[in-house]
Amino acid sequence: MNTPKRYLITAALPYANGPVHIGHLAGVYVPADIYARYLRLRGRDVKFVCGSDEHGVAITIKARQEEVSPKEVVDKYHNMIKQSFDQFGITFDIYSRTTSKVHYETASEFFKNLYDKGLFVEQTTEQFYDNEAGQFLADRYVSGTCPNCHNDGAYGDQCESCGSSLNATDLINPKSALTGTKPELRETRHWFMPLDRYEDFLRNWILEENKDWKSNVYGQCKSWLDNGLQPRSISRDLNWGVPIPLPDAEGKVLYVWFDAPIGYISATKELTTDWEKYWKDQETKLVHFIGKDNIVFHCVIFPSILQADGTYILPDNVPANEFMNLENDKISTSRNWAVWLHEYLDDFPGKQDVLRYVLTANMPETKDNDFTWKDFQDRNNNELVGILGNFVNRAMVLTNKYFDGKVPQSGSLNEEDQTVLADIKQYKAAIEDNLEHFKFREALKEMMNLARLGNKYLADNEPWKLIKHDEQRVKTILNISLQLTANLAILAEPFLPNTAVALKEFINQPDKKWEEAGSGQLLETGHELNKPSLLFAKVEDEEIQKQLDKLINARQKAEASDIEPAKEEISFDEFNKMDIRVGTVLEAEKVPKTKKLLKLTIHTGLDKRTVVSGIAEHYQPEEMIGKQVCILVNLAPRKIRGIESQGMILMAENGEGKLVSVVPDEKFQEGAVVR
RNA sequence: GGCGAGGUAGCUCAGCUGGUUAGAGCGCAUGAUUCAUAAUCAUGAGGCCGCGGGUUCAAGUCCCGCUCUCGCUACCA
Repeated sequence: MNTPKRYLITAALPYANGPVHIGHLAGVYVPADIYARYLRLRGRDVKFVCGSDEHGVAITIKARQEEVSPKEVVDKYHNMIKQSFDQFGITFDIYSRTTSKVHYETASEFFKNLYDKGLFVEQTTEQFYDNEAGQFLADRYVSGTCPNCHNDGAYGDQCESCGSSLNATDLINPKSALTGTKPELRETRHWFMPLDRYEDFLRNWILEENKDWKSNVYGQCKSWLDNGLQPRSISRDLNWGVPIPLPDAEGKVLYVWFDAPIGYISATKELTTDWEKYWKDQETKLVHFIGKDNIVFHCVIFPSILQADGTYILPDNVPANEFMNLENDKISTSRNWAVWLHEYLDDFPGKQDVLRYVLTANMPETKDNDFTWKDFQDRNNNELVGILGNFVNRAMVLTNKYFDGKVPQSGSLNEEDQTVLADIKQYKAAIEDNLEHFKFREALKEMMNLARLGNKYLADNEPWKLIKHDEQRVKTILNISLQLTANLAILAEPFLPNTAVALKEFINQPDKKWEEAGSGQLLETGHELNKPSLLFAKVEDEEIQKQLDKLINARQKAEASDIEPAKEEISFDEFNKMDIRVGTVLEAEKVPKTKKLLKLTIHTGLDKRTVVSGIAEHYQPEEMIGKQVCILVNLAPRKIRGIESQGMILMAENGEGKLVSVVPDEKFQEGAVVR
């Protein structure tokens, strides 16, 4: 493979509705930063761009909840994220945002350009518009009378009474679910990206030309392509986002997935007037670092957009990672099960490298991985302190003790000395090879092997014994140990940048290039070293316990506040409309070809009837048989998977979506009324 | 259910186009050692390579079926 002339590295834009956590770091930002630092050290031309993704419905909802403007929401998180990345040492050349002026211009131009070339499919439909709320209504937000069965409570997408699927415009007496007012019909236009037209191109480009992509990425793409691509809408009726740059398109913005990836381009534009070299020259290598949830956008959709434009290059690789779990449980923002970067930085000041190390060593490169605080402690104490910190300290302390902190002169080299020096070269080559292929875990391991080698070398040669009768030999041993340390100062930098700075300070040698590593002559004889301090401190049990307690507390708090808000008050009459009875399950079986559905036959006291219920993930069919339940018997029947469901079983649901049946306290007569 | 990715030592993972006694780090056991933050070094124990078939002189590695985990997707009055 030829060395590319220049690199453009992108890291997924964090969504500005919350702070960044270790899952984001392990999946995207740490590997991207290691890669970027490594390439810079090698003197390559690199631009590393990122920024906040600040549009989309989720942000408008969050803003409404917190009773602030969307702009205030994104300002808050953008600044927070930017600052924590900065403190953590992620070396973006620019961290921009999709609300920047340049981005608005870039994204509009991009749209306009494709629009002018006639590459979008335009569709005008009539949709209901709520004047009071000032927005278009999705079908399910409209209710009215069903044109088929004249049931009053039909929704815009479906009538639950007769089961027929509807368009909102079919309803008689439509009402807005938001305000209860009568919506008016307005024409609305939307633009679609006809992805199906790019299938051949994508098939060839990914499946033929990029067989070397990671298997998880390649497989996902193949899956999408084999299932056939559909046109995707790139516009939305919303007032928060990049406006569609066309006349009569008020209230329409670019849909986030069109908007966000273009943010990479905008950020590059803001960074340099030379931006076109990085986006349009075939000799640039473009690499997207993302998490697995983003594969389709970066491998299928964005490349189609770039291809449609025709002047842009395509990504050379998309090394998506899987997910990081936390203490055997999925990281979850809503359940507050996460280690937040800004909190880590507060709790462990000066320990950026420790987190970088642990996240790299456990990076979810091939499958989901688990972060535990115990592992964090073990890796810090055993590997960073015990192996790396310890070796450096030994070499430095011995030199200070015997040779007054000056690099001693090496004598003739024996076989072992030569092997060690040759190994340094080999490890360097292995680190490079692994980094070039996005194998960060392995690369880190090779770097640590260098320190292991040093410890072994010292243990085998025992300079503290030799000093009594063979000073010349000790000089050689320590010279080599120090050369090894100097190599570590260079080779550790992509992974542990702060440690590398400290090491360079110890050996009093600030500026060495990556290419110089592998040499046994980095330090000249007589070169004066500085006094070392400890590179890493032990992490005590109490600190770990504190973090574990913090996690549990945070989750409990989140769960407590996660309780659904109270619904509107209703009258007794309204309540009384519901006919809930005690029933007994007679038969239960799984609905074939579904994951969640059970078909139940229930004795209600009034009759025996069939109910289809989405509980199969919580109850086995056999444990339902004979069980008593509460059943809403006067609910309009509805066909589910071809089976008519005549009622609904009452279930309690918690914040995690777990279901528990609501049953009478003791065995009770079927048909008994619940009220 | 469909599709994708995984299932290899107690834990986290390597094992490329099939080839001698299946590897690494951590953990564990034993020993050595004291320059070093009781750190380090050596040795060792520990694996029906998810299960069952098949192809082959030869399979963790290829093919078929099954099973479990994760993700996307459909179903969730």
